[in-house]
Amino acid sequence: MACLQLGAINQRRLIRYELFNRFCTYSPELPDWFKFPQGEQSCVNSNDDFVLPTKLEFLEDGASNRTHDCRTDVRVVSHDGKDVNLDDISRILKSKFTSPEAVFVALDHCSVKISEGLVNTVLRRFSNDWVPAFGFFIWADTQVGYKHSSDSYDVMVDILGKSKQFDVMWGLIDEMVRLGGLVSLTTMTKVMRRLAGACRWNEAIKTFHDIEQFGVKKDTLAMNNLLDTLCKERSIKHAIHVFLELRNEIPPNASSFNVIIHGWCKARKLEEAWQTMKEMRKFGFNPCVITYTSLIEAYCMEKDFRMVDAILDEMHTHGCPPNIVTYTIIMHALGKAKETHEALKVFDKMKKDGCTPDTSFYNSLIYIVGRAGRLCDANDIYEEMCKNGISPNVNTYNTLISAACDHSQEESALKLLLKMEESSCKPNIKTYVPLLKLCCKRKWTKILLYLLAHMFKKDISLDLSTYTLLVHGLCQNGKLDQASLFLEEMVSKGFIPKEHTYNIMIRALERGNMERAKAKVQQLMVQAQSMKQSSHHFVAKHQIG
DNA sequence: TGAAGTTTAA
Repeated sequence: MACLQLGAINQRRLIRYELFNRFCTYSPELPDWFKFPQGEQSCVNSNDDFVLPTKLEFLEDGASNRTHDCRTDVRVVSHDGKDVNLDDISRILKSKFTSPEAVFVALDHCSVKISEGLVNTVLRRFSNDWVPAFGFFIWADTQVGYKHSSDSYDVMVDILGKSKQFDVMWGLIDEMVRLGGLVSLTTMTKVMRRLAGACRWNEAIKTFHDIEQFGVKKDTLAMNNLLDTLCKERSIKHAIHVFLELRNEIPPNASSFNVIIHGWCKARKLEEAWQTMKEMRKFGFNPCVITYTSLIEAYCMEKDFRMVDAILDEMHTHGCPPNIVTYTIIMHALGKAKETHEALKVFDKMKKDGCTPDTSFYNSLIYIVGRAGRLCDANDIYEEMCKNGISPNVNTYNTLISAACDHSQEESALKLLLKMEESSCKPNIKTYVPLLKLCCKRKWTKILLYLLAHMFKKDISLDLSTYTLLVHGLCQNGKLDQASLFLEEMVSKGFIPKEHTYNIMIRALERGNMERAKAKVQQLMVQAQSMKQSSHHFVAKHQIG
């Protein structure tokens, strides 16, 4: 059976190889400032991650070592000094598995020294790909001398919840309870958040009511987590219901009220927000900066800046001065409302209050200025914050990159990615989104593929919206082969393409009279629907521990 | 990600 599997993998490998070659030959408009490696060798010796990957990097698809040649062997040595085992395992996990069980089988012959760091990195890399993640997770636990930490369990629970594999997730939780000492409030909060995120609000609430069964205290903190989840996942209604119901059983604190007020504000129900604030006082809690700031944010959304000023006055008279968060919100809202000048005046007002800017404030400032097309100013602000000892973070770079992309400064956008590496700032998925969009728009296939490989190296896993972006973008530019490849890949990871995505793909294929490809896509959609149901019985069969 | 703010749309 193992042989059969390998045969299939090699065949896929071949198909991929052909496609990749075709992509490479027709990407005409590659900008000449972008340095490409001259031969395959040039990417081997470099400490610079910023070279195009070899062809083989994209072909690495299977568990087989038989096709290894000297070039693949070089890849096993990682540039960033990470455990070599990590790359080996990743390569195996990248094959398309239909169940965690198959992953388990594929890993069976490996003998690798497992560590918590390795586990967590693999989970991060495959955090949007629950089948390999879970197969690996179970396999790792069976390795001699290794037991998962409670943190790793929590990460796994979160991955399953994110991919809506709730049956599997509950199976894992049961296992954690059985093993003892593994379930914490963090675990159960993740469960509640993921349930609420999938619009299963009642199940989230039920989880809270049953929380003591899992050995977690049913206290104010746990309640606040539930309330916050319900508000953030857009159901203030459920939050209020729970709040009123639980009030006598569990004493609320000031945070409970702030969570609810914030919920009302986000839902733009200002009357109710003020009402809750009154009740907060009745309960003996004074509104604080957070309370007022939530309200200010709501008025900013309404662009009611006079009301914003009124609240600011009220804050001062109540001896509760605004802080950097408050000012950031106001400045950002003014900037978004195209009142750039007013926005910049906030800076002065802030200084008068003795409030010093922090990273988020500068990020916001960069965003506003960048949006107005003042990229040089954006750069100056970046320099200024560095000089003032406020260190830029991922969001700073993401904002700068996004602004550069929006204004067709692709060279500086890619250079910023380099700068991030230099300052060892770890990119996240949002770093790449504007760059990927740009590549689609400009038909830069090589750079696109390069970026995707780069993302993988940085343990960033593609999510539904990124796949959607790629399919849309590539269809728009007639790169239908690649678009369908990504569609296939997303389905294989258990994502169900949106109807809109499907329509775009089909229409594009029809325009190109590509009947065969169209049939393939239609079949893929059927497969996507049926994948939803499968693979649910794994945990029951495979006991961990 | 999580008691408030910063990257997000034709």
